[in-house]
Amino acid sequence: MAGPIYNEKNIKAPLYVQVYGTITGWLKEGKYKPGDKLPGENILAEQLNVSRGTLRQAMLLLQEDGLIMNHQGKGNIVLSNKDMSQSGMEKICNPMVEFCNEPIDKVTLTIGFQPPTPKYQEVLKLSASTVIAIIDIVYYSQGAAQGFANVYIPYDVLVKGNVDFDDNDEVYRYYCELLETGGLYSDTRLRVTSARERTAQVLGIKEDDTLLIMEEEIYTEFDAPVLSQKLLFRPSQYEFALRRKNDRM
Amino acid sequence: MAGPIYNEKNIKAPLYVQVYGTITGWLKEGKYKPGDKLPGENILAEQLNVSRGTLRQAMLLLQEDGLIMNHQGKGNIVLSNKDMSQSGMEKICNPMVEFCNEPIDKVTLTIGFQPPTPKYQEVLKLSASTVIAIIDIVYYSQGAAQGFANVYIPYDVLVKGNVDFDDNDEVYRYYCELLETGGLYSDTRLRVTSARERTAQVLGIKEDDTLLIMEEEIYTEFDAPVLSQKLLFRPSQYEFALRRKNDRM
DNA sequence: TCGTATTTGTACGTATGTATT
DNA sequence: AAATACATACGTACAAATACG
Repeated sequence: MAGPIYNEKNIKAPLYVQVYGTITGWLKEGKYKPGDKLPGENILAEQLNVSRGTLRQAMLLLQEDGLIMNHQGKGNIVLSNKDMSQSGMEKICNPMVEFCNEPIDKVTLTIGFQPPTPKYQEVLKLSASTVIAIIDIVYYSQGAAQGFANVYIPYDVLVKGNVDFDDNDEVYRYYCELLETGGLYSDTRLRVTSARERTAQVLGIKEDDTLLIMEEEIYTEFDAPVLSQKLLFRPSQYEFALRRKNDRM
Repeated sequence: MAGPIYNEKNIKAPLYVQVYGTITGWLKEGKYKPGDKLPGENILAEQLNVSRGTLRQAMLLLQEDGLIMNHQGKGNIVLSNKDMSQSGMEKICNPMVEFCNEPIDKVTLTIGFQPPTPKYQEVLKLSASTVIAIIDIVYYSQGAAQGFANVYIPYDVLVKGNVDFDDNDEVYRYYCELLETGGLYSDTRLRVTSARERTAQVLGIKEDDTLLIMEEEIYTEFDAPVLSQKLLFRPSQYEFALRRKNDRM
């Protein structure tokens, strides 16, 4: 290998991650093309000066990325040299921005603080004495509102981010940062609904026009609630991509 | 451990899968409750008479299931004793059946064979000389049509299943079996559309009423196309659940 | 605050089993 | 039948993060 690879924090990454990086590099360069068989694990391990166990850890990562496929007795087959890190709905992202047919060029925020309603006491596991921030976000493209978000974040979470509540840009940045944090998972529901008065007004559509609504709660890996949100989409502007998967036999 | 665990094919499962089974058993019994710390890996490995490496392979499976959470220096913490194998949209399933608010109690099929249109030659990677089966499925609940599916399956795939094309029940069973096969993945799009004449008629709704449409192609892990389908849902009857996830830091 | 013990993470080596060619 | 290649399993050692006195 060329030398130790350092991650974004300038800390040396584990050896097997470095190996993973080397091999993904090969695939991107086209050293091995889709359908090709990689050299055997013993050979690869020797070439890269690592033990076979370490190499296999790297292979695991490649498999998770869908870049290679392996079968006992056959070998490790290259599936794709594309960058498979496409973001579909199965990953947490901001669907308002990610799946809009038109690029979102403006967002507006209004922030308020309230004690949680009983419903949010329940879903955010809070007591009535705490406070939650209610952030309304409108997403515009070329002057037209494309979607509307209703975000509920517990006060503690907002404090942890060290956010200046008066700076809307900063709050929005923190919200986006939250969605990109590693180790989160969500429970999400998606359905069709019709616009009520206020929403219709904000989005500039007729009352009772159909809308797509996504409701979700986002948690950390420790099951601690991070936020709860309702997203309303103008259906004509949105198409949701998704990769579904059946893993084990 | 109680003894070797055999899988559904009566073949002895690998040791680390057996260990995984033992520990999930403990969690279900409540031997360790959410928030508890599991004994250290060295201790567990000794108790279960396996090497620490093997135990760690089992721990990996537990982590993937979201049952435990581990942190260097802390230990392995139990997150949940629930059965986390809930099926959301992130897994391949039959959304028509899975996400309908009313139980589906009847399906009707019509099957036809055609050479593929240029579009399906492209997505199913077929030549014009082959044949695809076009299966239309209508899903009913209490006499009312709730959804409509348009499934395209290459002839070879259908032949591999050894299916009698004249037996609609058998074809439907094979279709469901396909969706449950391990190792598959899909590229799926979900959006809102409006009913055209024929669909409106089948579903008993007005023309131009809004519908949810899901279009997807399903592939094997080898990137071989298995089927392509369009699913049309009566939006009032459907709510889609989904678990989104951000894995690595 | 500091050092020490505990606990998981990484890495190596070796041996054997099992599926494919 | 033999060779090849991945899968499983064991053992050892040290590194790094955390917890605790």
